Amino acid sequence: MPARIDPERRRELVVDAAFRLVVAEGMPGVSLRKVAAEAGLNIGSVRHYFEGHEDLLAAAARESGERMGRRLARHPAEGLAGFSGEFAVEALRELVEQVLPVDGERRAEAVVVTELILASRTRPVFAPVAAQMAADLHEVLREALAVLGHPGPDAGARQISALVGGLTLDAITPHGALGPGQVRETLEDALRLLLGVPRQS
Amino acid sequence: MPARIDPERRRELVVDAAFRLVVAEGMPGVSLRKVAAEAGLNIGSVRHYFEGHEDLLAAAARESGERMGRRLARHPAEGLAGFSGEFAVEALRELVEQVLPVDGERRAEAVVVTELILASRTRPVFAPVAAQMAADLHEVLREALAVLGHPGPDAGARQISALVGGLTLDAITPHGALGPGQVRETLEDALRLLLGVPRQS
DNA sequence: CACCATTTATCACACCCGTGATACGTTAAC
DNA sequence: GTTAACGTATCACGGGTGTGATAAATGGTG
Repeated sequence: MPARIDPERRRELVVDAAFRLVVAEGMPGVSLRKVAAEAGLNIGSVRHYFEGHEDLLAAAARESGERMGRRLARHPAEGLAGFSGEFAVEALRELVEQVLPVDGERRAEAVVVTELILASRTRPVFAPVAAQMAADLHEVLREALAVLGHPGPDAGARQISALVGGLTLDAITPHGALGPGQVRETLEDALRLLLGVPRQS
Repeated sequence: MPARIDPERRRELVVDAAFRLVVAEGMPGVSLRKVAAEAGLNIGSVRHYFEGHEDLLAAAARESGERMGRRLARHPAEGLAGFSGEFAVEALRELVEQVLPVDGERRAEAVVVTELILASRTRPVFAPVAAQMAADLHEVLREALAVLGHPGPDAGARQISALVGGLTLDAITPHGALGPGQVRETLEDALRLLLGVPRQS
């Protein structure tokens, strides 16, 4: 059966299985045996591509961070140049929604990222990735606000970052009360306030 | 040795030990054996006061929710009546800071609450408490904004709720970049925007 | 075909977990 | 003093985990 498999593909397949487990059972649900079962592999195979448990988690964290980086890079801050008023709000909203759980795919990624961030509090493996993701988000937001001519883009970026974290936490949790619609709405309200663009009535 | 112990005191002692473990190792670190050791008791004693693992977690969650409720009840919304401008911002800030990790005690409680909320995504035991806490916070904020004459207190409360969640998540995590000072500052900025009170320069 | 490296598959070990059952000592009431 | 309830302390079981070591099977290469 060892049909000259591409090791990178295999690793991706395993990491994806780990993601599914995080979504389904949370970070503690990610065990080597469960990951192997979820990926349709034997535990021996998984351990052939990953040194051990810690290594797998580190790889998954790295992948998660890269996905978030890719999402953020998709809408570079320079693209916001020249926008103002209603258009600025809309453009900024689209940027921020890249990392909010407004659809299935983004929801799954948001779950993984949030579990990772909280776990980074007690598991050193996750700390670097968590810090990098926070820094990346802050930087993108800061640049975007600067391009839009916002005074104090640093403080503004901190506000939006906090809002993103809170909205995500509320949306992925079964408080239930916060669906994608209300997430969008709350985000838009905050951005309007921040950019000084009154709501269109 | 069974010197007629007050069962309630014992249960509190055990739950406190569970809290310390959540802070130190996260939710998965709360095992019966570790809790017993942390409380300075034998596992048999712990199991004498709690049906089992699930029961202990439920009790801890309940206690956590009640503590948050007490914190919120300490500054009732009616106390904000008549405030406006700078005073309104200050009063609202004090209220919200009750549930933010701005000192050691509140930080520990915030850690427990956040771990609980995220865990509620996959553990039904926590769901009711998590939902209740979110509802309580929203209600207090809504009333406060209503008393302060804010138009759309519901939407405003959602914004502050999200901000609280995000600030907490960032502050208890070793992103490090967000100390109590910046938490206060970011909160104040957001409240000023929300209440329409420009920053005193 | 034979050979070797890669891949897959198992086994065994030690550890931690929750839980049921049970024994032991202490305390209070009768 | 006797008795019953309470609190404490252990034992054993089954299950899950990470990990080390090792065997088996396969595919390409010489």
